Amino acid sequence: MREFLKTKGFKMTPQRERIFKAFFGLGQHVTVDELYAKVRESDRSIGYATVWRNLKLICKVGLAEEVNLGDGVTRYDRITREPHGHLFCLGCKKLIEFETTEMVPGLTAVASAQRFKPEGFKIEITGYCEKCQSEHKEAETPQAVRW
Amino acid sequence: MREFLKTKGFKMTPQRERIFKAFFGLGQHVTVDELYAKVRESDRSIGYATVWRNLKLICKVGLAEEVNLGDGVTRYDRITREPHGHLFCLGCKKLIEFETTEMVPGLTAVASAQRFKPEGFKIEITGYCEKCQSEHKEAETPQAVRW
DNA sequence: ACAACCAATGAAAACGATTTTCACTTTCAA
DNA sequence: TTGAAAGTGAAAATCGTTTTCATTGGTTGT
Ligand SMILES: [Mn+2]
Ligand SMILES: [Mn+2]
Ligand SMILES: [Zn+2]
Ligand SMILES: [Zn+2]
Repeated sequence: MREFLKTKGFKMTPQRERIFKAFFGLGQHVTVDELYAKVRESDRSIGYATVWRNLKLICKVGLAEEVNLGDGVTRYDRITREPHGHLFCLGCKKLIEFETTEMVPGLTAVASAQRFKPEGFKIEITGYCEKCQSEHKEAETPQAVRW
Repeated sequence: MREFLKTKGFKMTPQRERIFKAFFGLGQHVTVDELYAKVRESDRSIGYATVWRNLKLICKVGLAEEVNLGDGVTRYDRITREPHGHLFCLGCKKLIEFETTEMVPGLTAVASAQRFKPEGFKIEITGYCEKCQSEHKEAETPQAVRW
């Protein structure tokens, strides 16, 4: 880990080590607040900005990526061997992952058809998980209107 | 328009009419600031909050939806007859749309396999458009490392 | 071991888009 | 016409994110 960072041009510090370990110890889709809370369990002196900066660093060195679900909070997701999409529950905010390996070639084709150089693909399904469906009132499907 | 809103339980006002007209007059992917600026061209007295609230209303009645690309600004996109995805240029922030009709059945299947009730699908490709590719320095592809 | 350089840290402040508050006005159904 | 409810505008509040700045400490070369 120290070696890896060195090759990328970054230093190792005690705080950084704690933060990295805690990040990979937590599951997927970690928020700054969650990681900050976790790290503080073992070291009360680590600052929020340091956690934030190291989360950014983890992304910069290619070990994670930001996930934005539109709920105003950025999550940090470990990069997985296979690309995946997310089912995002609007009720409880739970995230379920699903494989998207077979969709990528199609998307790559779309991109190249536009001379677009893709850096990342995002496939998300928002809705309600099984648990939250009962509590969710059905909004009537609106028809497209024009005036 | 007035009738449509009435059936939804909302009132019509001069400001609302201007805002709705301006929204549908602008293209796709409108930001609050853009719409605010547009509306102010014809009426300097309309407030920012009113524009914002009406954009939310347009979504609530099912005529548009929020689009979050992770650049910190919410865009409002008219709902189209066919579902579509976005190519989002990280350089110039340009958005290119593409048809996703044929991907939806697959995603629906994924959702139902998880007993998940889908409300919306989001398919995005981030990267660099043709114009921005030259200016963009290539970041070396990082290999997944574990420690 | 020491020095020097510069990245990293922590607290606090700044930022900026979004959302709410509040006093006042307007719409619309009865 | 009139009252209740919804809508408006300015301003302030929110809140996650990002930056600033003084200080600490890791790394490298001597
Ligand atoms: Mn994930
Ligand atoms: Mn669109
Ligand atoms: Zn749920
Ligand atoms: Zn571009």
